[in-house]
Amino acid sequence: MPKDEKLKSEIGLGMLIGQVHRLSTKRFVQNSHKFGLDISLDQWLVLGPIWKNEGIAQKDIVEYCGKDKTSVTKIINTLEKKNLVVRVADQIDHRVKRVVLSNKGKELFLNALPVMEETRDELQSGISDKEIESLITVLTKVYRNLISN
Amino acid sequence: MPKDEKLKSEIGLGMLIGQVHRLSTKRFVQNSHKFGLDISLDQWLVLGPIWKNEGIAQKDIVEYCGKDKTSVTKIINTLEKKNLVVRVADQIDHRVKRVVLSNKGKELFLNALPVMEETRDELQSGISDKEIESLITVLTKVYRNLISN
DNA sequence: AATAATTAGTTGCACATGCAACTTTTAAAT
DNA sequence: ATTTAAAAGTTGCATGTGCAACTAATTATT
Repeated sequence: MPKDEKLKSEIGLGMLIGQVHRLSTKRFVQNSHKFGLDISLDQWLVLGPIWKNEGIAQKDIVEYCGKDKTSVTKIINTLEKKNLVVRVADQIDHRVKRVVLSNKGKELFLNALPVMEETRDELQSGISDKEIESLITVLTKVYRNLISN
Repeated sequence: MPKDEKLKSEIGLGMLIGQVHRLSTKRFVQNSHKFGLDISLDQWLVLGPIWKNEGIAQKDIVEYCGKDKTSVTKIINTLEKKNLVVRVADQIDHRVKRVVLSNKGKELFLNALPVMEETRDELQSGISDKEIESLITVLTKVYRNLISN
């Protein structure tokens, strides 16, 4: 009956990763509401590179956050609808669009930092730094297996 | 420039999990195509409990695979559209619907087993059993942090 | 027995993802 | 210089997810 027993017994790595992924994105949104904000984890992940690199091209956002370019297009659409960012056409290369944070976007990004921290703390609660480090190490190996076609 | 450097340097656990999740579901579908099949990882995950427990109620599928009940409803819709399963109303409790595999569904499930194996092998390639075990151990701890509200 | 509370499942909405096909613009090939 | 190829983004379609609100059926209350 306890939910995690079944999982532990017969479930593979893939399913475990899926669970953790879904639950953590969900938790992030819930925490953002607790802070009076309304932002998804994926929106946050796209906002990050724009914060760090004002006027970054979309293709570089794709590089940084590892998402598909169509996903990035659509997330930026959402961010633009929320008036958090603006797309600016590059004056030299007319193919590229540069993305800039609005004041509202900057404000939201800063306000969301504690959301990120709290979510991370909740995920890692009761788990030693060493364990987290080993988790990241092995997960990175899995990641490498997946990107090398 | 190599895609995983940026990731490794500045990216948190949450993003890494997201990457691995997305890439592995993608890989599963690609592998299913290589075997001449057309099934997603999530469809597979819902098919599993139905295979193991013929006539399982949807609420029990929810228990087994850890997905939201609305997600399960919609995945079963897809499976039914593909003629892989059938919903049968319970004769005693008229609220519950029991799900049964069709012959086509059984066949697909069996044919998809090698897809699962190949995908798992690709994920774990070059990673020791001990590392995988520790990965699962720590990830399970994270999972527990997330389900205990 | 009649009302209230639960439970199983569905639906609509908003968001995220991947794929294929597409436009526009730039770079390469010959 | 003209054609070809490649790059940056977008769009449409199908799938998956979460939330809130909903229906229908069962169980608890009183």
